[in-house]
Amino acid sequence: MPTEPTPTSGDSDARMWSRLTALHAQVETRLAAALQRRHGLGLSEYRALGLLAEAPRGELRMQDLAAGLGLNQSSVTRLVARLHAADFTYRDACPDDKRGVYTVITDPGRARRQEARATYEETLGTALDEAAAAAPDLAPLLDTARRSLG
Amino acid sequence: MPTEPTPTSGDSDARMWSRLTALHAQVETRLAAALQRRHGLGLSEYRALGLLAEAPRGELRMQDLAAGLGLNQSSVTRLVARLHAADFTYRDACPDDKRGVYTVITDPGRARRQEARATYEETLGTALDEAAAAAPDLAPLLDTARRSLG
DNA sequence: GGCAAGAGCATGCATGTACAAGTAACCTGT
DNA sequence: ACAGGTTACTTGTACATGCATGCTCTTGCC
Repeated sequence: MPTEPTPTSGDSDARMWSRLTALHAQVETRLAAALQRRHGLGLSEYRALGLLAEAPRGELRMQDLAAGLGLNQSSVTRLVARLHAADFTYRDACPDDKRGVYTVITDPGRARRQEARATYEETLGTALDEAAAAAPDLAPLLDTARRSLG
Repeated sequence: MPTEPTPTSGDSDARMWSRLTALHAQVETRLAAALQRRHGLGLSEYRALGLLAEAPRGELRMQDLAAGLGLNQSSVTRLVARLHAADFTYRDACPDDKRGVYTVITDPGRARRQEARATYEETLGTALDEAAAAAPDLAPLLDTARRSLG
């Protein structure tokens, strides 16, 4: 028999993942460009502000930020340094664990996040819609995503 | 009326996209680690080899690689330099356009790609399954993706 | 034919991220 | 109470990528 008479499931998954990755990269690039141009925020910075703004007391520890962002701890150290330099956050010591560091969002931080949020959501919506229009086979996927994850 | 009585669709899209991004990052990280550890290949390098291997005559121009990978043209210059240094590709001049450069995959390149392919597809499959198991609300999404994009 | 505009790729520089090692604080067992 | 191991974060370093620019070649227009 031939080595591979029918496409393997791995092949199928790979093609699927390739499409998903392309979609993801395209949308993320557009989001990053819009946020950077209109608000001077990087994508990770915007998401960090979002996590902080929605956290109780507006504060999170480094590791919680890292987990929420899917980033390395060292990346978060430098990310927080950028936020701090822009006065969007300040660092606060953990009272009961002197190793810990809370990053607390400031009022300017909340304000900037609120401004950027409109851009983010609007850009995301149009990017998704345009992607679906350009590649109609993406439509059912986005539909399912919106219903099951929205 | 209150400012936002019901969640806006932008909000919903944002939550959905956040989940999708987390899934994507998680799976890509696992793929990258597996390819790097077991075959000494980066993710972009693996995908470039895949594009080249499936292209007619096993060759592509820089800009076609860039488009297929979703990367910058300058990134592709350096990516191809890495592939070339590993003898996975060689550079060939474009006969009818002396500005153009073809990147051609070599036999070692094809061989390495074939080896890595098994790792890639296996890792991808298990990563997707585990993600679905860890977060059951991801299951319908993956199901739709596999059916409509596989 | 020659010149300006543009295409295709390379290079300098900046940035964001990961990995590894370092430092300080906490915890556990004895 | 203290020694060794662990946790939380920071810092040094390396690298892949993007943007702006430069160089070579092509194309179109006069």
